[in-house]
Amino acid sequence: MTSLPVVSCCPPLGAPRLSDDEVVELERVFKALADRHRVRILNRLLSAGGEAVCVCEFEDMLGLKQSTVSYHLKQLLEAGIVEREKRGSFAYFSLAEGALAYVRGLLGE
Amino acid sequence: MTSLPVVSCCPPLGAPRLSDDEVVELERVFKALADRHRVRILNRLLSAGGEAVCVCEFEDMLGLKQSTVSYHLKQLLEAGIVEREKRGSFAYFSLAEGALAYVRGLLGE
DNA sequence: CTCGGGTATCGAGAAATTTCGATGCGTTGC
DNA sequence: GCAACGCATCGAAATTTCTCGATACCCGAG
Repeated sequence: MTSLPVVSCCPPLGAPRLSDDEVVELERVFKALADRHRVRILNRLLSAGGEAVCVCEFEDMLGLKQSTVSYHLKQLLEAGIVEREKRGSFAYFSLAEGALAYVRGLLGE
Repeated sequence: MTSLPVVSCCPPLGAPRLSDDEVVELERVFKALADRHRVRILNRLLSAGGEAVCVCEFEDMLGLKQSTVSYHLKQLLEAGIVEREKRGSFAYFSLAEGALAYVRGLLGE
């Protein structure tokens, strides 16, 4: 899967008329947010204030199996909303710089 | 289906810790946006500058059957993003006041 | 190098979403 | 009244997403 230039600007929803590519890009980003477990993950990352959070913590928090947590993190990763960092054999995740601001930008103003 | 208090404030993604209800509400709103046809509908409504748009126009624009268009409009309606208005036997849709600002509010700041 | 723990990926089943045709409902016009 | 039109709703089929167990991968410890 292609990694997204998250902070690159902006096919905003309010543009005169969106191209097919822009529509698909918007769909992609919103799809990544459209799941309760992923919303919880983002909430956790936001309240971490930019600190990276270990995968094992999400596993406890969500009550899902490890492979399922990995699946959700991949969704967020491929949407460019989240970044992965390895520390030893552990994986830590954090919000991508400006990712949420980017999404806000998509929604107009 | 319950109609949503769209403009009522705000279980923001960045809140210390979201309740179950807040998580589900966020999921609901993002799910409503997470489809290319619905993105196009919103784009059309936004470029209409607050004017209501007839259902028949979406039918042409999306290249979908009438019942499918109706389905997508219902998704947006139930998420509180869009409003319906009858004019004779026609149905017109427009953006709900402040709906997109509300979604932006969910995303932090 | 080998072992063990933490993650990622794969394949398959379960669940949710999307699509359409058929049908029903309400309004317009005859 | 009746016929035609626009839209909503109702199944049912097709597609997509989510979930899990099994397995592969990678890294640090010994």
